[in-house]
Amino acid sequence: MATGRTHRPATRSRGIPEATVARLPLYLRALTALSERSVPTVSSEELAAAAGVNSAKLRKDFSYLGSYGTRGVGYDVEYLVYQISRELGLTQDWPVVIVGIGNLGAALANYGGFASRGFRVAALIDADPAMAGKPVAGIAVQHTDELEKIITDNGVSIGVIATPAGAAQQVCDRLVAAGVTSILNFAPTVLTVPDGVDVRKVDLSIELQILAFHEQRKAGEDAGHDDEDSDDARAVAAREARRAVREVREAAAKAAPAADGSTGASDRKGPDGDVPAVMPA
Amino acid sequence: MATGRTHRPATRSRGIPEATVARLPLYLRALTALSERSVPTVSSEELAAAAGVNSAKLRKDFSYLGSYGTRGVGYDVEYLVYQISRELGLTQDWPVVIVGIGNLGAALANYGGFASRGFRVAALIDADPAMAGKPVAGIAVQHTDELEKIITDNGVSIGVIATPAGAAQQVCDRLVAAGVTSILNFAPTVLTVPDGVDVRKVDLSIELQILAFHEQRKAGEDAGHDDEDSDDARAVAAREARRAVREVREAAAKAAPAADGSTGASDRKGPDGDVPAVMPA
DNA sequence: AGCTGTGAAGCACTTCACAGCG
DNA sequence: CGCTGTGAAGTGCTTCACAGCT
Repeated sequence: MATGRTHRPATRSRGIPEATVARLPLYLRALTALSERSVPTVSSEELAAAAGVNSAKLRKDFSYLGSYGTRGVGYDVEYLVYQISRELGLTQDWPVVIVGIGNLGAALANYGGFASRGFRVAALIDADPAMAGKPVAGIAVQHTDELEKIITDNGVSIGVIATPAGAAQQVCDRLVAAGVTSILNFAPTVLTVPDGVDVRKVDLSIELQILAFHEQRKAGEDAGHDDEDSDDARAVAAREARRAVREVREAAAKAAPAADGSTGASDRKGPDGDVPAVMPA
Repeated sequence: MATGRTHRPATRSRGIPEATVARLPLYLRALTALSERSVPTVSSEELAAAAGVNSAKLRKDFSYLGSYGTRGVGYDVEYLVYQISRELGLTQDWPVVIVGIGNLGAALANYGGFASRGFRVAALIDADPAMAGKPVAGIAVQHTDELEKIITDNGVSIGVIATPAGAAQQVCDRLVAAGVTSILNFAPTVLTVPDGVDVRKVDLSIELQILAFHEQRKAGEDAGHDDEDSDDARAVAAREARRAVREVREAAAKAAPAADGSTGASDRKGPDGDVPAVMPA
């Protein structure tokens, strides 16, 4: 999930399961909230509820960090906050740069959650010369030319890419060449990085598409076919459809002479592609 | 992963593995790019490379949809685009509302990827009366009072929450009551929803924290201890540390009389909490 | 008596490797 | 002969259920 390609082949990275790491920030947030309300201890049950997971999972997760609870009582909130922060590496502060100060980049720069957990926005970088010097979230935007110098001078190892898709790989390459080893990518592209560099991707439209899938399925349940096992029904239907499908396809192949770019729509309207040409059912 | 709590207990939702569904949008994007370059067919190997996965996984994923390839040749790009779009429910268009038009909400409204794949921004909603009527991304912002009416009139079933954390649950409840059954949540809170409602969460600071964890680990590898199995070493260390840890903790418990809110920092600086109070090592 | 910590069982996804079709 | 489609093996995560502290 992390590295764009050739992700470390299960080498030395044992220790804490990736799935657990992904939940630690969740626990941390819940614990911080409890801490602010001066709650001294929590049971796995309570904390799990606050974090939106089940308690067995939470206890298992914590067991990878060590035995930080007290049997018969629960977990000391303050202490656990510290332990998780330390495990996540949030007791040091990480300078990050944000590249691409469009709508999204600005939103990120203004996002309180960054500053609040060991992250410090070291610089905002944009390719547009007109942006240079403008303050966003109280920080003056710098031009891309300065990228390498900024990385080096500030010892930045984490970069956030919020550029259009077309610029992302190039920015990524420059970040990596300058010494960045972790990248959070908001551009809708697959980034290729050398071994040892981590990439995490956040993709707004993908999340929506996944929701649409489930939404569609819900609608289908209420409407058409009644209660039969949609399990096998689905598989069978798919298999049965192959023949028919192949026929349709051949017909379509003859009818549609392979789209060329001449629809005149491939301008520059956004980071994403256009509406896919859809074939007739 | 989806529902905030009590996620459907493996009822009727068999058919396509969730992991596969999550990758379909990725394939779709890669295919769309190929389609725009008028590439007629791809092999699983090529497409997998473009999508950043391995080819066996891709073929397995496609096998859940049916047999849409041609042995010895590969997949017909246009045809596959259509099939995946259909499977994801993108051949119909989904009206969505975005609630909370701050920096992030505006960024989302302007995001090209929404409109480009079957999603249509039906309305932008904000609680600030001063925002009402202002155009963002060409759409006039409406006040929260109108929420229920907007949902109903437009037949909206997908909602995006980009409000501060404090308002999220309340907004969520109203959306659900009005008929929304899928929610994309950008606020850093765990949302509780009734059964049958899907929630997906995108959390910027969590992604960064996960990166920080790996980053820290990289640094640790180069520096301190040499090549020994950090696998067992870690477990042993953790276990050994328990005694010591417990002592420290008791000492700390006596020293620090449980934090109250009096650090004067819990103002209203962002949607997230503040820096967690950290105990001495 | 209560709640944590954890082996063991169960489940889901990934990867392998090859039969089978075009 | 090449590439898909897929059983079977492998891996990692989740859930169960209870032993063991406090």
